[in-house]
Amino acid sequence: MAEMYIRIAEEENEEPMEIPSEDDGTVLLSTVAAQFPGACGLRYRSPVSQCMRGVRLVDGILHAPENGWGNLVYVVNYPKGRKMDEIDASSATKIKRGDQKTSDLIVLGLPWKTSEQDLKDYFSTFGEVIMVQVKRDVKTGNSKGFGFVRFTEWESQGKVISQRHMIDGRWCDCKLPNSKQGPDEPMRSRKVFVGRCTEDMTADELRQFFMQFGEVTDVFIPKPFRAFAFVTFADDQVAASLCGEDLIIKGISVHISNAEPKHNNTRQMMERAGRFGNGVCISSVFGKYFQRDLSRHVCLGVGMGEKGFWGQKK
DNA sequence: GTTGAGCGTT
Repeated sequence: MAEMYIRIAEEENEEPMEIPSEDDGTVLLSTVAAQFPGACGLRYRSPVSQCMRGVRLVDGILHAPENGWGNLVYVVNYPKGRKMDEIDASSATKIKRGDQKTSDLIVLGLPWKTSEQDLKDYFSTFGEVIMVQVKRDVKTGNSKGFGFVRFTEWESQGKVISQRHMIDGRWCDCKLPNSKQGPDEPMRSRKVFVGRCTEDMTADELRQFFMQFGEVTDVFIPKPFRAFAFVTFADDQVAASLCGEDLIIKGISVHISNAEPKHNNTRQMMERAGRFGNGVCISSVFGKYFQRDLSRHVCLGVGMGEKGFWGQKK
């Protein structure tokens, strides 16, 4: 499909603007947002049902309806809270969503040979699966014998948790992961921490993805790769609303939390105090993040880097 | 090239 233009307007009866599609017929949310800042999606009125329909949005890419974009006028969606100012309304939807929202489930006891496709095939018998992962040794690629799965339907999740599973000849258990227990403390920052990133996620892709929630002002990915990123929004309420969520980017479940985590970890507290378990002291004049980086360096130097996770060991 | 309770590279 060649590049074409689709018609987009702020409101249904307003003068539309023509926006270019990509070569494959999709439209980037960023292209829309370039003309309609803060846009998070598109909708249109179905000529058949006369109802408003949402345009499918996956990882920042808008996909044409079944019969193509056609000559319809698409209407811009903005993040909730921008139009709906009442706190009651937003907190009501939050509670409603939070109640039956599915979580990643940990799958324990997997056979070493079980692949992600195997997991998907097995769990699809319980309902639509939106994410599967087998945790592997980074170096060897061998399975660690556990993984994660997420369903779209709450009912599927309930059924799966309530029973044992025979997968490739072994009994496996599915549970809510420990990392999921206990709610995150509230936050007043415009910046969120995005954990469990993979190395192939680019800053551009993260921006594309997160702009569906609100205007993104910055994306920071530490180099070398550290499996996390920081995303800053224009609006701190958007950041706060995402805190504690597990979002799926390119099939991977990433975890959103406070950009500046609470001091509840002994290691972190000692680092902050400038003292290490092995007695090495450093000055506390460094900034928090730099200090954390420095601590990694020091730790590697005194023999705590045996696993070589950070690629320093030769 | 091994293994079998656990918890996802701040």
